[in-house]
Amino acid sequence: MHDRIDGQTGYLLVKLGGSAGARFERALAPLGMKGRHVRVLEILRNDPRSQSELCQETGMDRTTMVAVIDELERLGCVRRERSLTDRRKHVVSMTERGGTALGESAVLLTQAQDELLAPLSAAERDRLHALLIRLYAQPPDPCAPLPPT
Amino acid sequence: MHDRIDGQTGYLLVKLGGSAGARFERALAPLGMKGRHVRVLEILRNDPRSQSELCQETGMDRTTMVAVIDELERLGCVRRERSLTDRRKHVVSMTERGGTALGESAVLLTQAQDELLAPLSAAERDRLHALLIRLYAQPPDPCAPLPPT
DNA sequence: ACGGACTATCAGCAGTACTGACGATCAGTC
DNA sequence: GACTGATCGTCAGTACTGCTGATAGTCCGT
Repeated sequence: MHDRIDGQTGYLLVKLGGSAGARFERALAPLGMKGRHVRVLEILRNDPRSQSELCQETGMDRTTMVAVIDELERLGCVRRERSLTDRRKHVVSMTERGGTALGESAVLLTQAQDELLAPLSAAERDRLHALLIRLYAQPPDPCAPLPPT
Repeated sequence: MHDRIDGQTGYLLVKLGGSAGARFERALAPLGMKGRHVRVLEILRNDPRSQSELCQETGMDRTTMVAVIDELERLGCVRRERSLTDRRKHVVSMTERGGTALGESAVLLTQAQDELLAPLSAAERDRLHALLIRLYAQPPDPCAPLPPT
């Protein structure tokens, strides 16, 4: 009965993750951003960071990060300046415009999430959240080629 | 508190889906297959299909399907023959070797899934499964550019 | 002052999924 | 039977993605 991969928990996770991801990307489209941009902005919300720090915290590749910062800069959400203390580094800081964009993205994403979770009651959502947290906390196995961010 | 995207249910779903997908792909590597090959084999388990039927049922692109069938044929898991009733079609049918490969893949995938769900008790897994099913049953919104298979 | 390490950047590569075009075949119409 | 339009599988070329490797600039310890 349960030997078909289709319909198994793991498969459902993959499928739902994929469609959820697509949903979020679509939700952000009006801002001209993708998920990674938001994630970077979120990190920058409080303190500026160097690009390599951003890479570490997001798991993104350094070359990808260059492009993401480029785009955020072009949107006026972020400023890139040479560090005064270490002139190798670029200090990336969020602009005011970046802050409002981050706020807008939060609205859009929350809305998309609500659509996604629509079939569940509030209590069920909490239960789901708790279960996912448990899974997420699991130490990922060592040689895992993580999916691109 | 909950306004950070990080740690929200939707985000967790995306992240877990991604790492679960990677896990499954890795699990199938010893067979020289990816998830899509297994999915095709699974459909062929009972009855042969034409390639376009396989496309319909999997959502894969027709050109991608050509490659997948090519690879499955090269592995000896599948046979491609001109249909006698409609000579435009290729009837794709699973070989015996394909059957055993499908069995092996089921073992590997189940194992990977067990690792993935390790942090949860059996009861919790059932609850998670039930919740995911509810979400999965949700009619996907109309203009959804579904993620590649 | 010098060798080694780190930072950001760029060009080029590999993988993926798709678009468009094509030959072969079918079904329906005249 | 010939013609038209549609379908099936295939392939070449395109667009996009994320990464590898190389490079210039900069720092730090000796």
